[in-house]
Amino acid sequence: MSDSLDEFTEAVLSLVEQIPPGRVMTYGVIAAHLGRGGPRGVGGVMARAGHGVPWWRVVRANGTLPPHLMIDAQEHWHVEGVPLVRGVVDVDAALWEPATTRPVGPAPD
DNA sequence: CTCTTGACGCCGG
DNA sequence: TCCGGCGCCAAGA
Repeated sequence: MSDSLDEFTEAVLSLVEQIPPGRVMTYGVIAAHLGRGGPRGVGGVMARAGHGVPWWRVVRANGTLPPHLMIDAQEHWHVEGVPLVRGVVDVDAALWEPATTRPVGPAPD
């Protein structure tokens, strides 16, 4: 494919695509798992190439998003059944982490 | 190479 | 609760 994307961009988008419906990840958590970039770096990638990924599953640490995105995001959240609190994502409950070396074990969910 | 901006996060007042 | 400041990293001018 158009491998015009940098490794950092690939890592971010790849991780975002792995987020299951009904769950979300924060910029900080994603950056922490990547081990680099930082929350600002992740946000930059999303704004630049986050069009082909479930961007609505990526929210701020407070479970909110910019106004213009909140509109569409709320639709997806409602459809996917994301735990909401007062209209915003309940990060404390919806936060999801990528399954690491876990062929079998206590489902964190 | 420097400065500014941004889909961020945390802390203090 | 709202507002400002600082740190963080990446991209554009």
